[in-house]
This record gives sequence, C-alpha cells and structure tokens, in this order.
Amino acid sequence: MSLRLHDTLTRRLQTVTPLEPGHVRLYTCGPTVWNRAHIGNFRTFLFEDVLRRWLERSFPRVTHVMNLTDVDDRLIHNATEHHQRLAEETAPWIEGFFADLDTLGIRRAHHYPRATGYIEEMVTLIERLEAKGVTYRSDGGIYFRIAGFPRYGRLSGIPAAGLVAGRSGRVDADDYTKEDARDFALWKTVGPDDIGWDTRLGRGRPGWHIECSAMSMALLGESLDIHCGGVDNIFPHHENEIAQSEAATGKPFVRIWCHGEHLTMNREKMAKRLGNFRTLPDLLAAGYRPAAIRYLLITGAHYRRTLDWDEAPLRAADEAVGRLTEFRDRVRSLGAGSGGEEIGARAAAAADAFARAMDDDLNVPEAVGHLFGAIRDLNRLLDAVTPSVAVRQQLIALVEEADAVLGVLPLVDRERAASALSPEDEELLARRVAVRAARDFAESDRIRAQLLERGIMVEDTAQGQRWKRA
RNA sequence: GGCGACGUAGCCAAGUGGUAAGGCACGGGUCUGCAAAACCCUGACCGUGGGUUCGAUUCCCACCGUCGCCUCCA
Repeated sequence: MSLRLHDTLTRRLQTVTPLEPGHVRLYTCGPTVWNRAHIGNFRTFLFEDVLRRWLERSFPRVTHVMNLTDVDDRLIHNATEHHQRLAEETAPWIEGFFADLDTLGIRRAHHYPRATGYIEEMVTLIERLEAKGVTYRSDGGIYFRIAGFPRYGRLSGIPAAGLVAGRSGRVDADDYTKEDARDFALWKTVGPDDIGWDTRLGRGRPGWHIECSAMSMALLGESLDIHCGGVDNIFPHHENEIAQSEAATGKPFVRIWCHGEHLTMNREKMAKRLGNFRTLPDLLAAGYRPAAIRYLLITGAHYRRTLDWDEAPLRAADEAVGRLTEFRDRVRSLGAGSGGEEIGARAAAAADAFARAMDDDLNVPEAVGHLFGAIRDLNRLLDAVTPSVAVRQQLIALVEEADAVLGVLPLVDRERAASALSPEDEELLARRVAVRAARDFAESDRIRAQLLERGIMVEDTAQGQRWKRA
C-alpha cells in the first residue's frame, strides 16, 4: 500500500514519494496571528494534522514546518493603534493559537518559523530575484513581474485574461503602484516612523508571499514534498510562492500541493469578515467537548469537500466518540479467554480497510465507516466469546491504529482525568452501591437521578456500577 | 464576466457502470429490577430532463439549486 494524495497542480492523485527517500518534508501554511483563529482555520490545521499523522505511519521520518505570519497590514495597524511593538501585539494571539492546538490534540510541527525572524532570508531571496530580472521597483517597493514567469497561473488554473482587477471587490483603494494588476509586492517601502526593518533593500517590510518561500527554503530546502493550506490560499498566495520560488531557484518548488476545503456556517464560508465564525474558547464555554469538535472536523466530510458547521452533526459526533470510547473500554477490560480467531480476523480486516481508505487521499469518512462497521460486528462476537489474549491484542491494535489518526481518545481521557469526583459525588456513589446491595431500588434510582443532575451518569454492569460524565 | 466544486435516506456522509458503507436521530424488540451500554429488526432507487450503454446514482449534455476563488482570508 502506498499513500496517494490529490495534487492541486496536476489535479490528479499522486503517490507520495519523498525527494529524499524515507523523509517527507511537509510545509503547511499557518495562521496570521492578529486574532483568535476560528474553527474554520482549525479544520484546515486538523486536516494537516491527520496528514502528518498518516505520513508518520507511512514513512520513517517527517519534518513538518508551519509558519506564523506575525507581520501584516492588520497587525501593524493594531500595534500602532495600541502603541505596542509588533511582538507585544502578536504574543497573546500566538499563545492562544498554541493553546487551541493543544485543546484539539494537534501534534506540534517541528518548526514554527515567524516571519519577523526571517527578514534576512527574505531580503536575500528578493535580491536573487532582482538578479534574475523578474522584479521592478516603484515608489511603493519591490514587485514581482508576472510577465517574467510564463508558467504563472498553472496552480489556480486562472487564465491571465480572466484576471480582472477588482472583480472581487477586494482590491485596496490605496494599492501601491504596479505595472500590472497581477504583480505582487515582495517588499513594501515604509516611512521612518512606521513599523519596518532597515535592510539592504531600504527601510520596509516584507510582502506576504515571500515569507513562506524564504522560510520553507531555509528549513526544508529549495524543493519540498508536500505543501498544504486552505483552498483560499491557492490564489494568489501559493501561485505567487511558486512564481517567486521557482524564478529564484530554477527548481520545482513543491512536489504535491494539498488544499483543504472550507468550513461553512449557514452554508457560507466561515470568516471573520462575515461574522459567522466560532472560536474554540466559545465552544468550550458552551460546553462542547474537544473530542467531539475534533471528530466532527476530521470525519464530518472528506477534506476536499466543504463541511457545514451545525449543532446536530456535532451532537452526532459526540455520540460517535462515545461509541468508540465504549468499545475501547470494553476491549481493555476483556478477561483472558481462549480462541476467537474469527474475532481477530475481523479486526485485522477492518484495520486493513481503514488503512486502504487513508491511503486513498485520506478518505477519513470511509475509514471510520470501516471502523464502525467492525465495531458492531465485534461487539456482537464478543457477546458470545471471550477471546484469547493474542486476539485481544488485535482488537487493541485496531483501536490504537485508528485513533493514531483520529486522535480523539486522548482527548476523552484528558477530560476524564480532569473531572475527578467531588467528595459529595463519591459519597452518593458509595451510598448507591450500598442500597443496591440491600436491593432498595427505589432509593438507588433516586440517587441515580440526583447524580444525573450533578452531571454524572451511572450505569450498572455485570462488573458493578460505573459512571461517566453526562 | 472568468475558473472551479457540490446537490445520495429526518440530519451528517462514503461509494461504485451491474440494483447504495458508516455515524446520529426515530420506531419495534432482546438483555436489565428499571435504566445505561451492547445486540437484532425497520428506512433511500442517489436534484430535474435528455443522451451513451445490454445496463448509470456512477460517463456525456442541458437545466435548476447551493457554494468557493478572481491580491494578502485556512
């Protein structure tokens, strides 16, 4: 089996074969730290987390880089407004971003380069481009000349003729002087009192696109294996990255481009400007569980399909996580029996099907379909047979392999660990055990209702009473 | 206007040229003192109209509907 991913550039599935055998170099576009990221942003970061996890299962080594854009117009505006330095303006948002990553169980990238830490690399890259003659200077700064890069537009498929400036209504009125509407800024000149850097290019600050080229080259080399982002980055961001990177190096910049579709709300793209967004702290305050949020964002739809954020699917996700958790717990608590080879075979088949779906362009919805189909069968089989320890190990392996990608069980366990019982709860649970021993079911039910009001759900099993958070 | 995507049961959602995975919800059962968990049973002919084909939900065309990108938004 081998992993195939949909490549935006060629519009077909490409087998992942790292440039350096056994070592995948992955670059994913990170957030602009001017605000709290919303869950639409995290849908993309979660898709990338799933990709990262599956790559690590498939290859000996993965190096993952995610940039933090800590300089842009909004940030400069806000910092100026707040009379702060840029670093002071971005610090709380960076902190919030990492907190949210942890809440969602997103594995840390190996490097989180910040644009402001790579000014020298950007300057050097711009100088290389100037030497190649694909730039020009105007009063506003230094621009990349699209006309100097014939392959421009291949990634987005937007024909040059179709690029009508202002069609989207998003061109700034005070845009800098450019020869062609499609040209983009590499370096923007700023005044002596504005936030900026004094460099060989003069006082100024970098354009947006150049940071990703400079930082990915610095950390991953001039050609890298996989570059990801949201679909809204295809044009112009990634198109421009290709142009400036390849114009400078003469080498292919990226082998496979992967883009995650949007999360929508009320069927429209979740966006700060539209006001239809949710942040993780909002959702946690409303009582939603990180595991359910992660599960929905990952499995709710294939990563190249839009997913609409809604309450009902979120509740469904929470239930599905519960089902998976119940199964995991059941398997763990299985005693040592004998035989049950068909159980082991069923589990192995499911693990196999799961892996095949993942290899097929990360088809997570299909993969979990195989997982849950197996869980039903296995629950039934386990009602009749307590299998051998070896078979139990296969069941555990199925859950672990699936959750190595889904990553929800650690979130469930974290929540459990954090929600220790209060002394009052302990007391009620103990009393319930006692009255049940005396077969006083009326009192037992009364205590159960009381506990439920306190958010604790008790259930009686053959092994005795157990509880969980409602 | 240009480029592109999507429209599958109440909701979410995979998928295939030969009569549709999975999750949630609903209803009926088994088990249980009751409940929970688990299991069993029950539901769609895949937006509309054409075409290609022995056969299409899956390929092609048109239409309707929804959405995304078209300069700094994941």
